[in-house]
Amino acid sequence: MKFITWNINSIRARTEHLKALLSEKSPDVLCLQETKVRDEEFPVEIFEKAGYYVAFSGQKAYNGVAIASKFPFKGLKKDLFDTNGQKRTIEVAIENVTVINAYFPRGGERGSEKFFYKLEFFQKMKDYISKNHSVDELLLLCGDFNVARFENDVWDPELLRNEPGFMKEERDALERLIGIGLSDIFAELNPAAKHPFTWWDYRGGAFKRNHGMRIDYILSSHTLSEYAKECTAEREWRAKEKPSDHIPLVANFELSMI
DNA sequence: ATGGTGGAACGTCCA
Repeated sequence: MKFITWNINSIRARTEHLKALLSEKSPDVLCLQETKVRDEEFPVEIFEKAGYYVAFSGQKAYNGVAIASKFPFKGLKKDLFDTNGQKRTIEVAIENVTVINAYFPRGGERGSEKFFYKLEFFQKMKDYISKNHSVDELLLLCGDFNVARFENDVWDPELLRNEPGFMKEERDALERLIGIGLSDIFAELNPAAKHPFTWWDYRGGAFKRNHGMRIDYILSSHTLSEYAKECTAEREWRAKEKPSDHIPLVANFELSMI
């Protein structure tokens, strides 16, 4: 099973990139974040033409998540827990695999309302999974977590120590979530990768300077991570014309769905 | 503390 997660930063602004990703990479499952489109305007036809089923939960201008799959969904849930009306979570079952796709809040400076909203979101996700699932199931939690895990996951740990995305409180929240029995597939399979970033700010020539962060993850339950063979961050997608500020993260599992 | 760029939607928020 080939699995991709990508913060597309507007599905309508990235239509051509999306089509190219589907045809070139041909993932079995694709999770998207920041689709930024209402459900009634979601471009279902792109997926149908490419041979995918698709489920989505969006809103006007901000947030929005979607999951596309070559296999039909056996279950579908939106808004897994209270997020003040923001469309940030969606879950499907594909055969015997549960896929949770989430767009975690970016947060804000320490002590701000957004900072606490972000920390609460991590706690709620952890509680939701503990209550509704088990890490003994085949479970994938993926998306844009807006937190870098290790020092090697940011371009300048000292400079960013008190910035959103690398504060101790945020990293602790991510670690607690992973600690329920999930495995950070990219880190597990690429222990020697130097600065394996998944996001670069549009501002200040950040990509050219390689001022990035690893904030997108594919987390799998221990039962599923046994099958993980390969995980790659597709950096060239940030160098394209009109790119998203995030790149696709690809994971291959030696597991056939049918 | 501010500014840098991009998307949505058309003034200003969000990232």
